[in-house]
Amino acid sequence: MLSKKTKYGIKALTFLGKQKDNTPVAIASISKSENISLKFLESILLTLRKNGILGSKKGKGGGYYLLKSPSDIPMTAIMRILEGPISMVPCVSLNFYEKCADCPDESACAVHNLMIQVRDNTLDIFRNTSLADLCNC
Amino acid sequence: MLSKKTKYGIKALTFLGKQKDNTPVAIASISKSENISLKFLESILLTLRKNGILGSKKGKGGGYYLLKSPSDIPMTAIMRILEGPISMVPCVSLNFYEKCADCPDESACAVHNLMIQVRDNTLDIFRNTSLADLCNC
DNA sequence: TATTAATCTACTAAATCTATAGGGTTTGTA
DNA sequence: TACAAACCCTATAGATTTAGTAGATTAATA
Repeated sequence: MLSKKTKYGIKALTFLGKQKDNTPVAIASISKSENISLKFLESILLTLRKNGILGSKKGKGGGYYLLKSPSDIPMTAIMRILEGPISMVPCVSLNFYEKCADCPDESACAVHNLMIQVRDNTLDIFRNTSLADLCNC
Repeated sequence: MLSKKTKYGIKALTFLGKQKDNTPVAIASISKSENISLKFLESILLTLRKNGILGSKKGKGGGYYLLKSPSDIPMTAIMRILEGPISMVPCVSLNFYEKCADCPDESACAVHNLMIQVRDNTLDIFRNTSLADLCNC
Protein backbone atom coordinates (compact mmCIF):
# COMPACT_ATOMS: atom_id res chain seq x y z
CA MET A 1 0.00 0.00 0.00
CA LEU A 2 1.06 3.53 -0.81
CA SER A 3 1.88 5.53 2.31
CA LYS A 4 0.18 8.84 2.93
CA LYS A 5 3.59 10.40 2.75
CA THR A 6 3.92 9.40 -0.89
CA LYS A 7 0.34 10.26 -1.69
CA TYR A 8 0.62 13.71 -0.12
CA GLY A 9 3.99 14.24 -1.75
CA ILE A 10 2.65 13.51 -5.21
CA LYS A 11 -0.35 15.74 -4.62
CA ALA A 12 1.87 18.58 -3.46
CA LEU A 13 4.16 18.19 -6.46
CA THR A 14 1.19 18.16 -8.79
CA PHE A 15 -0.07 21.31 -7.15
CA LEU A 16 3.29 23.00 -7.66
CA GLY A 17 3.43 21.78 -11.24
CA LYS A 18 0.10 23.41 -11.98
CA GLN A 19 1.28 26.88 -10.95
CA LYS A 20 1.57 29.25 -13.87
CA ASP A 21 4.86 30.86 -12.95
CA ASN A 22 7.37 29.03 -10.80
CA THR A 23 7.30 31.41 -7.84
CA PRO A 24 7.54 29.90 -4.35
CA VAL A 25 4.37 28.56 -2.77
CA ALA A 26 4.07 28.50 1.02
CA ILE A 27 3.56 25.14 2.74
CA ALA A 28 0.41 26.44 4.41
CA SER A 29 -1.05 27.23 1.03
CA ILE A 30 -0.49 23.71 -0.30
CA SER A 31 -1.67 22.25 3.00
CA LYS A 32 -5.01 24.02 2.75
CA SER A 33 -5.67 23.35 -0.91
CA GLU A 34 -4.87 19.65 -0.69
CA ASN A 35 -6.15 18.88 2.81
CA ILE A 36 -2.81 17.78 4.11
CA SER A 37 -1.62 18.06 7.72
CA LEU A 38 0.73 21.05 7.79
CA LYS A 39 3.54 19.56 9.84
CA PHE A 40 3.50 16.29 7.97
CA LEU A 41 3.64 18.10 4.66
CA GLU A 42 6.52 20.14 6.00
CA SER A 43 8.68 17.07 6.46
CA ILE A 44 7.66 15.66 3.09
CA LEU A 45 8.62 18.80 1.20
CA LEU A 46 11.88 18.88 3.12
CA THR A 47 12.88 15.44 1.88
CA LEU A 48 11.89 16.38 -1.65
CA ARG A 49 14.15 19.39 -1.38
CA LYS A 50 17.04 17.38 0.01
CA ASN A 51 16.66 15.01 -2.91
CA GLY A 52 16.91 17.68 -5.54
CA ILE A 53 13.27 17.83 -6.63
CA LEU A 54 12.30 21.06 -4.94
CA GLY A 55 13.97 24.36 -4.17
CA SER A 56 12.94 26.60 -1.30
CA LYS A 57 13.04 30.21 -0.39
CA LYS A 58 12.91 31.44 3.19
CA GLY A 59 11.31 34.54 4.61
CA LYS A 60 8.41 36.61 3.42
CA GLY A 61 7.12 35.54 0.04
CA GLY A 62 9.06 32.32 0.41
CA GLY A 63 7.97 28.76 -0.12
CA TYR A 64 8.71 25.76 -2.30
CA TYR A 65 9.08 25.52 -6.07
CA LEU A 66 10.04 22.89 -8.61
CA LEU A 67 13.68 22.83 -9.65
CA LYS A 68 12.91 21.32 -13.03
CA SER A 69 10.10 21.35 -15.52
CA PRO A 70 7.37 18.82 -14.61
CA SER A 71 8.00 16.98 -17.86
CA ASP A 72 11.60 16.40 -16.74
CA ILE A 73 10.60 14.75 -13.47
CA PRO A 74 9.83 11.06 -13.97
CA MET A 75 7.59 9.25 -11.52
CA THR A 76 10.37 6.74 -10.86
CA ALA A 77 12.37 9.47 -9.12
CA ILE A 78 9.43 10.67 -7.05
CA MET A 79 8.40 7.17 -6.03
CA ARG A 80 11.90 6.14 -5.02
CA ILE A 81 12.38 9.22 -2.87
CA LEU A 82 9.01 9.07 -1.15
CA GLU A 83 8.04 5.42 -1.12
CA GLY A 84 11.41 3.72 -1.48
CA PRO A 85 11.85 0.67 -3.68
CA ILE A 86 9.42 0.16 -6.52
CA SER A 87 9.84 -3.60 -6.22
CA MET A 88 7.66 -5.58 -3.84
CA VAL A 89 10.67 -7.54 -2.54
CA PRO A 90 14.21 -6.28 -1.98
CA CYS A 91 15.70 -9.20 -3.91
CA VAL A 92 14.30 -7.87 -7.20
CA SER A 93 15.03 -4.22 -6.54
CA LEU A 94 17.30 -2.38 -8.95
CA ASN A 95 18.12 0.51 -6.64
CA PHE A 96 17.63 -1.03 -3.20
CA TYR A 97 18.75 -4.60 -3.73
CA GLU A 98 19.06 -6.91 -0.73
CA LYS A 99 19.47 -10.66 -0.62
CA CYS A 100 16.78 -12.64 1.14
CA ALA A 101 17.99 -14.33 4.31
CA ASP A 102 15.81 -17.39 3.86
CA CYS A 103 16.31 -17.97 0.16
CA PRO A 104 19.26 -20.13 -0.91
CA ASP A 105 18.75 -19.74 -4.66
CA GLU A 106 17.10 -16.64 -6.08
CA SER A 107 16.66 -18.00 -9.58
CA ALA A 108 14.73 -20.96 -8.17
CA CYS A 109 12.49 -18.83 -5.98
CA ALA A 110 8.89 -18.64 -7.13
CA VAL A 111 8.26 -15.35 -5.38
CA HIS A 112 11.37 -13.83 -6.89
CA ASN A 113 10.46 -14.68 -10.45
CA LEU A 114 6.87 -13.51 -10.10
CA MET A 115 7.90 -10.24 -8.53
CA ILE A 116 10.34 -9.51 -11.34
CA GLN A 117 7.38 -9.45 -13.69
CA VAL A 118 5.44 -7.09 -11.44
CA ARG A 119 8.45 -4.83 -11.03
CA ASP A 120 9.06 -4.64 -14.78
CA ASN A 121 5.49 -3.67 -15.47
CA THR A 122 5.24 -1.10 -12.72
CA LEU A 123 8.62 0.35 -13.61
CA ASP A 124 7.49 0.70 -17.18
CA ILE A 125 4.54 2.84 -16.13
CA PHE A 126 6.56 5.04 -13.79
CA ARG A 127 9.31 5.51 -16.36
CA ASN A 128 6.87 6.62 -18.99
CA THR A 129 4.96 8.96 -16.73
CA SER A 130 6.27 12.35 -15.71
CA LEU A 131 4.91 14.86 -13.25
CA ALA A 132 3.61 16.79 -16.23
CA ASP A 133 1.28 13.90 -17.11
CA LEU A 134 -0.22 14.06 -13.61
CA CYS A 135 -0.79 17.78 -13.91
CA ASN A 136 -3.14 17.33 -16.86
CA CYS A 137 -5.85 15.39 -15.05
CA MET B 1 6.52 -4.00 0.08
CA LEU B 2 5.44 -7.59 0.30
CA SER B 3 5.07 -8.78 3.89
CA LYS B 4 6.91 -11.86 5.08
CA LYS B 5 3.54 -13.39 5.71
CA THR B 6 2.73 -13.27 2.01
CA LYS B 7 6.18 -14.34 0.96
CA TYR B 8 6.18 -17.32 3.31
CA GLY B 9 2.64 -18.19 2.33
CA ILE B 10 3.48 -18.31 -1.36
CA LYS B 11 6.57 -20.37 -0.68
CA ALA B 12 4.60 -22.84 1.40
CA LEU B 13 1.90 -23.13 -1.25
CA THR B 14 4.52 -23.68 -3.93
CA PHE B 15 6.06 -26.38 -1.76
CA LEU B 16 2.71 -28.09 -1.42
CA GLY B 17 2.05 -27.77 -5.12
CA LYS B 18 5.27 -29.56 -5.91
CA GLN B 19 4.30 -32.68 -3.94
CA LYS B 20 3.63 -35.68 -6.14
CA ASP B 21 0.57 -36.97 -4.39
CA ASN B 22 -1.68 -34.67 -2.41
CA THR B 23 -1.20 -36.29 0.97
CA PRO B 24 -0.98 -34.00 4.01
CA VAL B 25 2.38 -32.38 4.75
CA ALA B 26 3.24 -31.42 8.31
CA ILE B 27 3.91 -27.76 9.09
CA ALA B 28 7.28 -28.67 10.58
CA SER B 29 8.28 -30.25 7.30
CA ILE B 30 7.49 -27.11 5.30
CA SER B 31 9.05 -24.94 7.97
CA LYS B 32 12.38 -26.75 7.70
CA SER B 33 12.50 -26.95 3.93
CA GLU B 34 11.66 -23.31 3.40
CA ASN B 35 13.39 -21.77 6.44
CA ILE B 36 10.22 -20.34 7.91
CA SER B 37 9.53 -19.78 11.60
CA LEU B 38 7.29 -22.66 12.64
CA LYS B 39 4.67 -20.77 14.63
CA PHE B 40 4.47 -17.95 12.13
CA LEU B 41 3.94 -20.44 9.34
CA GLU B 42 1.31 -22.16 11.45
CA SER B 43 -0.83 -19.03 11.53
CA ILE B 44 -0.30 -18.38 7.84
CA LEU B 45 -1.45 -21.85 6.85
CA LEU B 46 -4.43 -21.45 9.13
CA THR B 47 -5.65 -18.38 7.29
CA LEU B 48 -5.13 -20.13 3.98
CA ARG B 49 -7.27 -22.97 5.26
CA LYS B 50 -9.97 -20.62 6.52
CA ASN B 51 -10.05 -19.03 3.10
CA GLY B 52 -10.61 -22.24 1.23
CA ILE B 53 -7.16 -22.70 -0.27
CA LEU B 54 -5.90 -25.45 1.99
CA GLY B 55 -7.38 -28.43 3.76
CA SER B 56 -5.94 -29.94 6.91
CA LYS B 57 -5.87 -33.21 8.71
CA LYS B 58 -5.30 -33.44 12.43
CA GLY B 59 -3.45 -36.06 14.44
CA LYS B 60 -0.74 -38.45 13.47
CA GLY B 61 0.12 -38.35 9.79
CA GLY B 62 -1.80 -35.13 9.48
CA GLY B 63 -0.84 -31.84 7.91
CA TYR B 64 -1.90 -29.47 5.16
CA TYR B 65 -2.80 -30.13 1.54
CA LEU B 66 -4.14 -28.17 -1.41
CA LEU B 67 -7.89 -28.28 -1.93
CA LYS B 68 -7.60 -27.62 -5.65
CA SER B 69 -5.16 -28.29 -8.43
CA PRO B 70 -2.37 -25.65 -8.51
CA SER B 71 -3.49 -24.63 -11.99
CA ASP B 72 -6.90 -23.74 -10.56
CA ILE B 73 -5.50 -21.38 -7.95
CA PRO B 74 -4.89 -17.92 -9.42
CA MET B 75 -2.36 -15.63 -7.78
CA THR B 76 -5.06 -12.99 -7.38
CA ALA B 77 -6.77 -15.19 -4.78
CA ILE B 78 -3.57 -15.91 -2.90
CA MET B 79 -2.47 -12.28 -2.90
CA ARG B 80 -5.80 -10.98 -1.70
CA ILE B 81 -5.94 -13.45 1.16
CA LEU B 82 -2.38 -12.95 2.34
CA GLU B 83 -1.48 -9.40 1.37
CA GLY B 84 -4.88 -7.79 1.05
CA PRO B 85 -5.67 -5.32 -1.73
CA ILE B 86 -3.66 -5.54 -4.92
CA SER B 87 -4.09 -1.82 -5.50
CA MET B 88 -1.66 0.64 -3.99
CA VAL B 89 -4.48 2.92 -2.83
CA PRO B 90 -7.91 1.90 -1.51
CA CYS B 91 -9.68 4.28 -3.88
CA VAL B 92 -8.70 2.17 -6.90
CA SER B 93 -9.28 -1.20 -5.27
CA LEU B 94 -11.82 -3.53 -6.84
CA ASN B 95 -12.29 -5.75 -3.82
CA PHE B 96 -11.37 -3.43 -0.96
CA TYR B 97 -12.64 -0.06 -2.19
CA GLU B 98 -12.58 2.91 0.16
CA LYS B 99 -13.02 6.57 -0.59
CA CYS B 100 -10.14 8.88 0.28
CA ALA B 101 -10.94 11.30 3.08
CA ASP B 102 -8.88 14.13 1.64
CA CYS B 103 -9.86 13.82 -1.98
CA PRO B 104 -12.95 15.73 -3.17
CA ASP B 105 -12.96 14.41 -6.73
CA GLU B 106 -11.48 11.03 -7.58
CA SER B 107 -11.52 11.50 -11.30
CA ALA B 108 -9.47 14.67 -10.91
CA CYS B 109 -6.92 13.08 -8.60
CA ALA B 110 -3.50 12.57 -10.13
CA VAL B 111 -2.60 9.77 -7.75
CA HIS B 112 -5.86 7.99 -8.43
CA ASN B 113 -5.45 7.94 -12.17
CA LEU B 114 -1.84 6.82 -12.02
CA MET B 115 -2.59 4.03 -9.60
CA ILE B 116 -5.36 2.69 -11.78
CA GLN B 117 -2.74 2.02 -14.42
CA VAL B 118 -0.49 0.24 -11.94
CA ARG B 119 -3.37 -1.80 -10.61
CA ASP B 120 -4.48 -2.89 -14.07
CA ASN B 121 -1.01 -4.06 -14.99
CA THR B 122 -0.37 -5.88 -11.73
CA LEU B 123 -3.80 -7.44 -11.80
CA ASP B 124 -3.17 -8.67 -15.30
CA ILE B 125 -0.06 -10.52 -14.15
CA PHE B 126 -1.71 -12.08 -11.12
CA ARG B 127 -4.77 -13.09 -13.10
CA ASN B 128 -2.68 -14.84 -15.69
CA THR B 129 -0.46 -16.60 -13.22
CA SER B 130 -1.55 -19.64 -11.25
CA LEU B 131 0.16 -21.50 -8.48
CA ALA B 132 1.10 -24.10 -11.07
CA ASP B 133 3.22 -21.54 -12.90
CA LEU B 134 5.17 -20.87 -9.72
CA CYS B 135 5.79 -24.56 -9.20
CA ASN B 136 7.71 -24.84 -12.46
CA CYS B 137 10.62 -22.58 -11.55
C1' DT C 1 -6.45 -47.66 26.21
C1' DA C 2 -2.23 -45.03 26.38
C1' DT C 3 0.85 -42.70 23.63
C1' DT C 4 2.23 -39.73 20.29
C1' DA C 5 2.02 -36.58 16.59
C1' DA C 6 -0.16 -33.27 14.77
C1' DT C 7 -3.36 -29.12 14.28
C1' DC C 8 -5.74 -25.41 16.65
C1' DT C 9 -6.44 -21.40 19.84
C1' DA C 10 -5.26 -17.58 22.60
C1' DC C 11 -2.30 -14.48 24.64
C1' DT C 12 1.81 -11.75 24.74
C1' DA C 13 5.66 -8.94 23.14
C1' DA C 14 9.31 -6.74 20.77
C1' DA C 15 10.33 -4.08 16.98
C1' DT C 16 9.31 -1.11 13.44
C1' DC C 17 6.61 2.09 10.83
C1' DT C 18 3.09 5.78 10.27
C1' DA C 19 1.20 10.05 10.79
C1' DT C 20 1.27 13.46 13.16
C1' DA C 21 2.07 17.53 17.03
C1' DG C 22 4.93 21.02 19.42
C1' DG C 23 8.28 24.16 19.92
C1' DG C 24 12.26 26.52 18.96
C1' DT C 25 15.81 28.41 15.32
C1' DT C 26 17.30 30.62 11.30
C1' DT C 27 16.94 33.34 7.33
C1' DG C 28 15.16 36.58 4.13
C1' DT C 29 12.04 40.54 3.01
C1' DA C 30 9.34 44.68 3.64
C1' DT D 1 13.14 45.95 13.27
C1' DA D 2 9.23 43.29 12.72
C1' DC D 3 7.40 39.59 10.47
C1' DA D 4 6.90 35.54 7.78
C1' DA D 5 8.44 31.74 6.18
C1' DA D 6 11.38 27.53 5.93
C1' DC D 7 14.17 24.65 8.92
C1' DC D 8 15.26 21.39 12.63
C1' DC D 9 14.64 18.48 16.64
C1' DT D 10 11.97 15.77 19.66
C1' DA D 11 8.26 13.14 21.16
C1' DT D 12 4.32 10.09 20.70
C1' DA D 13 0.01 7.50 20.00
C1' DG D 14 -1.42 4.02 17.29
C1' DA D 15 -1.05 0.45 14.03
C1' DT D 16 1.26 -3.32 11.93
C1' DT D 17 4.52 -6.91 11.53
C1' DT D 18 6.76 -10.86 13.10
C1' DA D 19 7.06 -13.60 15.76
C1' DG D 20 7.25 -16.51 20.77
C1' DT D 21 4.80 -19.12 24.65
C1' DA D 22 1.52 -22.16 26.60
C1' DG D 23 -1.74 -25.18 26.31
C1' DA D 24 -6.08 -27.55 24.27
C1' DT D 25 -7.81 -30.64 20.93
C1' DT D 26 -7.92 -34.30 17.68
C1' DA D 27 -6.75 -38.63 15.47
C1' DA D 28 -3.89 -42.54 14.30
C1' DT D 29 -1.38 -46.28 16.14
C1' DA D 30 0.98 -49.57 19.20
